[in-house]
Amino acid sequence: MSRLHDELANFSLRHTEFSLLQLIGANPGIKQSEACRVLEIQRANMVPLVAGLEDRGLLSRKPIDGRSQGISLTRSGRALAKKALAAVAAFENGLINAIPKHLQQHVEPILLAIWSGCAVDGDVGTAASTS
Amino acid sequence: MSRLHDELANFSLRHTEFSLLQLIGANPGIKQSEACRVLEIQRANMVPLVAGLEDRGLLSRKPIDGRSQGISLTRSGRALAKKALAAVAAFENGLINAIPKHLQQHVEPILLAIWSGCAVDGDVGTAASTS
DNA sequence: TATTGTTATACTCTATAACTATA
DNA sequence: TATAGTTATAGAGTATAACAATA
Repeated sequence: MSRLHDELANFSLRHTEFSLLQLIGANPGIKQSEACRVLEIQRANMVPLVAGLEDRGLLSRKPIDGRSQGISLTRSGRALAKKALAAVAAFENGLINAIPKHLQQHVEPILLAIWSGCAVDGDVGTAASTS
Repeated sequence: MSRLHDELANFSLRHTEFSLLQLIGANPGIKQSEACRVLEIQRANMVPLVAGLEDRGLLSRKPIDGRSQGISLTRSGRALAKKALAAVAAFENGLINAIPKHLQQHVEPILLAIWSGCAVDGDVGTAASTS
């Protein structure tokens, strides 16, 4: 987590901001409240998060109805989200490559087994595709 | 991490406090500054940590020389450290048991490979036995 | 001069309560 | 009445700077 934090710092992103950008990128127009539920972030904490990314020109808000607002990535938001995702993917590949070849195939099944064991109560799912 | 946090909350311990208790238990009389280096905690942040555990009667301090103090677990500190460790071990066993039997043997080699890949720069080691 | 413990301080993350306005 | 967004606030976790006492 510490090294991932450093990777994201290269893009001036905290890990929560990264997650939010990826979620919005995969779900343009998503409501703040939906993003809160998916990422398990309190509504109150989403406000400065979205405001910060908006101030940086990475996302924009458009009213859906009188109380809801849909958030989408701007052009530069999409560009940053793409670059950051590539960096995170490279980081993860580095981790995988540190594992002996014959064990690499077992990583995903093991992680999925632990994950499903953990998700007994809350259950979040893959979080990327919220229709 | 979230579930482990909840496990430790049953003993009114934060995960940093748990780690410190285990470290002291394995290294009675360790200096605060040594504990800081092993656990990678700032000296300034160790002060309220140790004070809190001392106020709860879990550890005691004895002067080594004019400026250093050795910290050790009290009787109740050892008892709590033991119970908390058992709970954490049980928690970890639960995670392992969620993994299909034929994959369980690969978990430790995979984790060690990732760990040694991560420890390229800082390197902390097992942190339990600091001679 | 370097180390140990300490104080003060600040920033981030997270959590709760309460408010406004809308559905 | 429930929901969406907001504000204020409080508690942890963590970081730096500075200080006194000691090695």
